[in-house]
Amino acid sequence: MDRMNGLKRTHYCNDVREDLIGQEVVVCGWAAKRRNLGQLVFIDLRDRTGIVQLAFGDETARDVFEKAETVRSEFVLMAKGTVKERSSKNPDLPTGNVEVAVTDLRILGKSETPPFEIVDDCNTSELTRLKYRYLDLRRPELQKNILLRHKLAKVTRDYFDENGFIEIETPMLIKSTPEGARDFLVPSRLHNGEFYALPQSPQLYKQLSMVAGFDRYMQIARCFRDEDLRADRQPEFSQIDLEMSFVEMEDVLGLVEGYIRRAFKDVLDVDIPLPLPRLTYQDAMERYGSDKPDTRYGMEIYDISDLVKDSGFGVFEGPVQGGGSVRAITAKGGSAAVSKKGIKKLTEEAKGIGAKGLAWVRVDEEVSASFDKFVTEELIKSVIERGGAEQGDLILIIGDTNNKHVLSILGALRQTMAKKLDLIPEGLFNLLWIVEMPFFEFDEELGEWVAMHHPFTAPMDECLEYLETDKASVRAQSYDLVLNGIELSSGSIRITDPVLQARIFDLLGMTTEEAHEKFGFLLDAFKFGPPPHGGMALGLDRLCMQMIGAETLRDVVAFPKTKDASEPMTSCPSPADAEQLEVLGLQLMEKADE
RNA sequence: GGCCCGGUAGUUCAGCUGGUUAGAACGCUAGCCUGUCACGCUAGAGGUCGACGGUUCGAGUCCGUUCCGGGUCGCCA
Repeated sequence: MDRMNGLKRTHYCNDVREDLIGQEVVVCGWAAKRRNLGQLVFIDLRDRTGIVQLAFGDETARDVFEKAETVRSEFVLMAKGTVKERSSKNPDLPTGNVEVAVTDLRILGKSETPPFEIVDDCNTSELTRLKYRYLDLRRPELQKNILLRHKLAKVTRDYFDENGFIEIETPMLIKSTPEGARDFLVPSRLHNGEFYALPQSPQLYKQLSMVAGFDRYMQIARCFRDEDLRADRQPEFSQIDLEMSFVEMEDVLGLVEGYIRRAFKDVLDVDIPLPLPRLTYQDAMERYGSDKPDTRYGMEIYDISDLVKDSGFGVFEGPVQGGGSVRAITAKGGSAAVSKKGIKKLTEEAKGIGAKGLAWVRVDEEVSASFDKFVTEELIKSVIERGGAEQGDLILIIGDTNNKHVLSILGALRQTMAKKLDLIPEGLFNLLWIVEMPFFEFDEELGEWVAMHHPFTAPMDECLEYLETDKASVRAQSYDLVLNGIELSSGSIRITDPVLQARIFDLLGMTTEEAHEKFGFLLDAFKFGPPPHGGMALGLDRLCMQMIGAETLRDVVAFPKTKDASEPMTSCPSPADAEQLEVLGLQLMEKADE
C-alpha cells in the first residue's frame, strides 16, 4: 500500500471537465470499475460527487501501468495526471468527454471483493445491505439521499434563524412519563433502581423554554419511541421541533407554511403554492375516511344512507336505523381491473379491519351487484347515479351502525384501490392542514374518554363551555400537516391557564396528585408568568423521504434499524455483562423463553 | 401478538407433477486483447437449497415445527 506523502487532492471526480484539459489534477476515491484491454487499462474512479475515468496506456510509465493492472473493485486510489480530451467520448457520464492520463497512482487502501456490487440498481436484501451499511452508503443513490437530507437540515436552520428562532439543545436523559408511546429506559448508576427515559419529544422542555423567555425555540431533535416499526417508523428519529411565544394558531401555521415553501424551493426547486389548503378533521374523515388523507387522487366517500334506508335489505337498513350509515366509493375502472377473486380479497381486507362485509356494484356491459337479489333495479340505478359510476367502474359499499368504522374502512379501501388502479400521480406534493381535531377520543377498550393529543393542548375557545357536558364535540387548537397521505407533523396552542389545565387533568381522570407527580415542574413553572405559546414538530425523516420519493425511511437514515429495531452491522441491542449490570443494581436476565 | 410475502452460488434469480451430477446472469480468479465505458473472448473456482423433524425407495420440491428478512393490523397521547 502507498502513502499520500503530501500529495493533495485538487478536484472532486465530477469536477474534472473540459475546462481542465491540459491541466494536472489529483483525484481520489474508490475504484468503481476496471477495464483491462491488455495494453490499455481504464479505471472508473468514484467519490461522493461522481465518476471520472483514469486512463493508462502507451504513455504511461511501466510501473504505473503494472500497478493499475492490480487494482480491484473498491480499492482506495489517489491519482495524479493530466486531463485529456477522450478520443471516444461517453455521453452517459457528466465527465464523459475527458479522462485523467495518470502519471502517479497510489493505492491507499485495498478491498476484499464486496458482498454486493456498489451500483444503484441493486436488489440486495435489506439485511445484507444493513450488515454492510458503509458499503451500501457508497451507492450513488444513498449518497444523494444523505446529501439531500443535509441540505434540508441546513435550510431548516437557516429559515428559522432568519425568523428569530434560536436552537436550544434539550436533554436526552429525562423523566419518564408513561403516557402515549413506550419510553426507552436508561438505568441510573447513581440512583440504583431508578431510571431515566430517552425523550419521545422535547415537548416539556420547549414549553419551559417559553416560560424562560426565549420566545422562539427550534431544534432538530432526536426522539425515541419504543414501539413496533414500519416502513415509515423508526425507533429513533429526528423532528424539526418548534415553539413560539405570543402567538395564536394562525401565526404558527403561517410560519410553518413559509418554511415548507422555502424547503421545497431550496432543496428540490419545487414551488408549493400558499396558503396550504385546510380541511377540518370532520371533513377529512367524511370525504376520505382518514385524518391524513392522500389528496393526490379523488375517489371521495359519499353517503347513500337515504337511498337504501327503506330498501328492504337488512344489511343496509340495519346500520341506518341503528344510528350509523351506508357509504360508498366509486373506483373508476375498478370493475375492469378487479376480478371476482379480487373482490373477495378486498372483502377479506375490509373484514380484517372490522367490516361486517363488503357490498359492491359492478358497472359493466351488464350491471351486477352483490345484493341485486334483494333490492329493486331502480335502487341500484340510483346508487350508480349518486356515485357517478360509468361503464367499467366499481362501487364499493360499507354499512355499519358505527359511522367511524364505515369511514375508516372505506378510507382503507380507497387507498388499496388507488394503488391497484395506479391512480397516484408521481412527483406531486399535496400538502394540507387538518384542523379542528377532536379534543377527546373515546377509547372503546377502556370505555372512557381519553386525550387525543398531549394534555397541554388547548381546547378551542368556543368549546370551553361544554368541556364537561359534550366531550364528543370538543375540538382542540391543534393542527396536523399532511403530505401525500402521510402525517408530517402536528402541533397545537398550549394551555397556560392553571385553572383550565387543572380542569383538563380532571376530565382526563388524572388526580391532582398524579398530575403533580408527572408534570409538577411544568405546573410550577406556569405559576411564574407563562407566555401564551404554541408550536409544532415536523418529522424530518418523513419529509426527506417524501422529497426523495423513497419507499422507506431506511433510505434517508444513514444508519437505520431493521423491523425488529436491531442493527445488523453492530449486532445491537446486545446483552450487558454481569459487571455492567451490577453497578446499576440490576440482575442478569435470562432471555425469556416465551 | 395476528395476518400476508419471501429465504437456492458472493449478488439477483430459475428450478414443472418428488426422480441422473441443482442451473443462468452478474460478480470473482487466470490467460489473451491498444480506446473501453454493461469492454470482448477463453478457461476455471464457487452450494449444508435458512435450520430441525416427518412422509417416501427417493425431498430444493410435499407436511410439521422453528429461525431470519420485508410488508401490514394491533400499537405509535
